[in-house]
Amino acid sequence: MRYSQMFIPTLREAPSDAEVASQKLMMRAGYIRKLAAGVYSYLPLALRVLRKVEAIVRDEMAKAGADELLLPIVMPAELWKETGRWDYYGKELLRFKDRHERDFCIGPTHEEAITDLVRNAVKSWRDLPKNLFQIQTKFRDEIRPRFGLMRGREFIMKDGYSFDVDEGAAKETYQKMHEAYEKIFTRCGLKFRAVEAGTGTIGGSLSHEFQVLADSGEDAILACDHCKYAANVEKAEIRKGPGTKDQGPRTKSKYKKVITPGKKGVEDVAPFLKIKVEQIVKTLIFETDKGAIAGLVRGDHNIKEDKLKILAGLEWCHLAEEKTVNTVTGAPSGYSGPVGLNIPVYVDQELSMMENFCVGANEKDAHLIDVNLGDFKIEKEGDIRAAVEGDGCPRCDKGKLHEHRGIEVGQVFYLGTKYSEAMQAKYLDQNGKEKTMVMGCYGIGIGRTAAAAIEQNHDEKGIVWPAPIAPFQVEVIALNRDQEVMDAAEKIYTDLTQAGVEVLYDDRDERAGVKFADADLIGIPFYVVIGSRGLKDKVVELKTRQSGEIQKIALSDIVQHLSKNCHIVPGTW
RNA sequence: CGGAGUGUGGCUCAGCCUGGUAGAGCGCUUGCUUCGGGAGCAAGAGGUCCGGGGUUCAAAUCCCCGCACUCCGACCA
Repeated sequence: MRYSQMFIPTLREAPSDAEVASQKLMMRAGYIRKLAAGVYSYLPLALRVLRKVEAIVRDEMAKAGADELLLPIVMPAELWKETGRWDYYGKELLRFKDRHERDFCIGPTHEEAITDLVRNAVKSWRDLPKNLFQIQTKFRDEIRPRFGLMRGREFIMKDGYSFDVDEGAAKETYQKMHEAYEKIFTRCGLKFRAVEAGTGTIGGSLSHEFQVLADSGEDAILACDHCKYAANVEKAEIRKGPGTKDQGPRTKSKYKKVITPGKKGVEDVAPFLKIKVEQIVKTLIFETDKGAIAGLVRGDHNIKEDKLKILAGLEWCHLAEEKTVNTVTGAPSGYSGPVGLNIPVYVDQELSMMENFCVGANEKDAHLIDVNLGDFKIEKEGDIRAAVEGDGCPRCDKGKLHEHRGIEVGQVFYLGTKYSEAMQAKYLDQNGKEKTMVMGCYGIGIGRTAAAAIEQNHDEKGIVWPAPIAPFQVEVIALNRDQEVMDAAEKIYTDLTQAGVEVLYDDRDERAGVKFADADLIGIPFYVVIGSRGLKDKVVELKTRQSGEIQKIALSDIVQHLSKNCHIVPGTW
C-alpha cells in the first residue's frame, strides 16, 4: 500500500484520556479512535493487525478440528431465561426491547445461542463431537471500561464451543484447545503463561487463562518459583503450613470481652489493643443461596468467595449488607464474631495455627480476646482465603508463590453439562439411550491480544510489532522526491509486493524526519531506506525497528533478501 | 452504583477566581527557502467555549439542571 493512499492519521500528542502505552500509541499512530467510552473505531492499520491475529487463530482452530460459523449478535431474552443468565448476568448484559416490546440483548458471549443451534441439529452420537467457533463483535456493558482495547465494552472476540459425548472426550477436547491456544499466542510473538483460573459467570469447573505478562495488566497471577504451577489470584490454592495438621479436640478457653469504642476494622482494633493484625480473626457475614453464613480468616488475609462457595457447596454468595449483619449478629458491622453465632461458620484452614486470637463480640464497641477454636461451633474448615505473595506452592514442597501482573488474552473452560442440561442438549448414544452433551468453551480477545502485544513490545518512539501480527512486514521509505530516489523506491515497492511481501510504501512529500518518526511510531518490523547518498553506491539501508540496527544492502539484492525473510503466511515467520 | 475531576479550533492546553471584542503551541492551507531523524520565514483558514435555563446592560467566566468523558472506590467487619 502507498502511504499517501492510506488513512493513517498520526498525532503528535496522545489524547489526554489515554492511560496505558498500548492505548496512547494506538491513538497516536492512527490505529484506533474512540467513539464512546469503551467503544473504538479500528482504522486501516489496526484492522490489518486484527486480521493477522485472526488468521493465526483460524489456522490453529482448523488444525485443532474446530469449524467456523457466525452466530447473531442480537438474541431474544427467552434463550437467556432458559439458562437463568437473563437474571444472573447483571448489568453487563446490554438489554433492549424491539418495536413489539419484546426483550432482546446484545451477545456478550454465546453459550445459549450455540447450544440452541446444536441441540436442534444434533441428535445422534454419530454427529459428535462438534467443535464450533466464531470471530465476532461482542458487547459487555463494563462497569468501567478503560485502557483502550484492553477493556472495551465493544470488542472482537473469538469464541468457540465444543460438544462431546462424555466427560472423557470433552476433557480431551479441552486439552486440545489448550494446546492450540499455546500455539496461537506463541505465534503472535507474545510472552505469556497459562494459569489456572476461576470460572466467573460462564460457569463450569475447570479453566485456564492465558495471561500475557505485563506490568500494566489488570489481573494478578501467582506463579510458583519452583514448579510449573501458576494461577489467577481468584483461584490460587495455598499449601497448608506445617502447623496446620489436625490438632484434635479443641479446648475451650476463658476468653474475655474488651471494650473497643468505635474501633471497627482490623486496622483500628489492632493498634488499639496493641496486638498485630495477624492475631485478629475477621468474621465476614455472607448471604448465600443457603442463607446467611460466616467466614473466618486471619486479620491480614482476605476471603475468596469462589473458594468459600466450593467449601460450603454454594450456588452463589456475596457479602451481606449492613441490615443482614445487624439481624444475624445483633451488632453493627465491624463487631461480628463467631462466638455465639447461630449460623454456619466456615473457617480458613490456617486458623488452626492460631491460638488466643481476637474476634468481634457481636456487640457494639466490643471485641473478645483470647479466643480459641473450641469456643464456637465450626461447620467446616478449608482453604477459603486469597493467596498472597510468598505463600507456599500447593503443588510442590519447595516453591513459593510470586505475584505477577497479567493481561488475560484467552481463557478455556470445561463447562460440563451446565448449559446442555439447562437447555436440554441431548443425543442418542450407540444403545439408543438419551445422554446429555458435555461442553467446553474457549475465548480469545482479538483486540486485546493486539493491545497486549504493544504493552509488551514498545519503546519511547512507538510500537514495535512482533512480525507475525504487524500490519505490514516492510516499510519502504523514499527519503526525498528526487526522480532517481522515487524510481528506485517505486521499483522496490512493486517488486517486493509481487514477491508476496506486505509493504507500506511511504511515498508522501514529507521530510525525512517526519517519515522516520511516523515509521517508528507505527512500528513495522523493517524499513528499507532509499536516499540519494546510498544510491550513489547502489545500496539501500535495511533498518530493524526492534534493534535499530542498520545494514547496507545492494540495490540489486534487497528484494530477494527481504522476500526470503518476510513471508506472509501466518506463523512461518 | 458512590466519590472526585474535566469539558474552549483536528491534538495538547491557557483564559474562568476578579464578567466587558476568544488565545497559544502543534497540526492544516498558500508562497518562498530548505531537504538523511518531527525545518525556517511570511500570509491565511478554522471555534454553537458540551447542552438547556437563570442572574446581568453584558456570561467561556457567576448560579441551577442535564449530558458526556476521565480518575478513585464499590463487599474485608
